[in-house]
Amino acid sequence: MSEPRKRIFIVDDHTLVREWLANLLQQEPDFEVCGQADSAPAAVAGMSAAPPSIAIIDLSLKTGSGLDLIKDLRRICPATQVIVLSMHEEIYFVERAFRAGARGYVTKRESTHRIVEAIRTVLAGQVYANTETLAQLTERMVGCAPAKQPGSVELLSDREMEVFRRLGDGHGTRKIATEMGLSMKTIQAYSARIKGKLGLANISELVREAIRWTETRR
Amino acid sequence: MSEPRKRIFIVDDHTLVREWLANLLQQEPDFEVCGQADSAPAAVAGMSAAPPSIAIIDLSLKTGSGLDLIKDLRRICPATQVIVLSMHEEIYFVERAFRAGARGYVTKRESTHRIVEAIRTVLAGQVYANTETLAQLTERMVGCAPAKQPGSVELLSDREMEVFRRLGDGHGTRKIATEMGLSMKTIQAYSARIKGKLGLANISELVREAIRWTETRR
DNA sequence: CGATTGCGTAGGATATCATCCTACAACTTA
DNA sequence: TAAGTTGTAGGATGATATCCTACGCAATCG
Repeated sequence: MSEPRKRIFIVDDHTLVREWLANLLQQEPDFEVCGQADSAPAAVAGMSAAPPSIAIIDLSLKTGSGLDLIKDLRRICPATQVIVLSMHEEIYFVERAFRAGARGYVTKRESTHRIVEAIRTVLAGQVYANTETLAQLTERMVGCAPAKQPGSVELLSDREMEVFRRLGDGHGTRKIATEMGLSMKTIQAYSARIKGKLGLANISELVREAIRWTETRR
Repeated sequence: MSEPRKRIFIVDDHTLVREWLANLLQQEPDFEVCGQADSAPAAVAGMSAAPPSIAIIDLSLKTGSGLDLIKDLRRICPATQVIVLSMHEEIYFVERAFRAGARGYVTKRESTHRIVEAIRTVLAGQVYANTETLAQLTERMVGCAPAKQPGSVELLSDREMEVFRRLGDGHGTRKIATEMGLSMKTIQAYSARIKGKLGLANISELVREAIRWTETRR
């Protein structure tokens, strides 16, 4: 009698990706696709009864957030290891995925055998991502030392938070400076510190993050 | 001697999708995948020598614009029929695709057999899209006074839309210019026009709107 | 059919910003 | 008490944003 097959669950809202993945993985003798879902709720429903070994999750779900799904899964079925399959290559997304608890990250631009590779690597207890990505990640960790809850909005001081909020309202540096009765330089200094704390590379990312944050609490 | 197989060319920057499609189509006895590309220039290069019967094109290419590619193809190989395979379900994109000269539109959310269906339909000389989409399209043609309200993304030209979308992905001016192979000045000019059409005061607001727009359709 | 308008593309000049450094006092915390 | 955090900001120097202008081409309007 052989080893039981490793059970894999697929979450992606592109039917074609699911179909192809399922097909591909089913061909591996030791893998078994035990379910699929196209939304976060459906994924939780499908996995909580019988947790799979691996969950392959797309970050950009139409219904619900892939990141939140990952966090939820860590609670619901801690034994399940998550591999992210995303269309985003920006380190920004990779970092968030890993922080949320993913163990692997593969891009849709990469060849499919990468997924199989990722699954085997993660099953073997290691994390997986392509070399450049790993290097980039390492670099940012080296860059900032603090190991508290890095990248969290909680780290921001009151003033920084204030600026962050206003950025999320779509205001520019000058406007914020005026509103708060401070020098632009001060706002810029805050922006720099916020970027540091949240691990963002430039203003574009800062603004995007601020807007997202603002949007999600409304 | 049997009929020659219908030659199909695939353009998508997600390797995963290309592999899947190629595999799927190759299994049809009368289809033959004659080439693939992950960017607009590569697609033109690959198709101009020996025009295929069908080109399957993703709208959101990283390098170059899918819409432009369709327009170019109409000139370069008029005999080739274009089917769009997009992740966008919004009618804006569908409409633009058909106007650019596409004959079919399939979403990545739809099941894979739809593509085969689309190819056969288009080869038979008809246009293809799912029923709801066709109905929506019809409706806007019928409601001939297309309530193009000021301040709506519908006002944006194809290029402007492209820039808007990329802004919503959090990309900056320089990056977008590079991706689209244009001068920064051009992107700035587009940004200015978009701001005008949408009634936005400055880049901060533009970016916020673009991100919101992007977020809400995911 | 000429005139006007929209679109894609981009250069120039200037005003504004973003970034990188540095600084410093008040306060917190190890 | 030395070291780190926070609030505040100046200087220098790239990088961007804004405002204008322009030009070919295609479509649409009289």
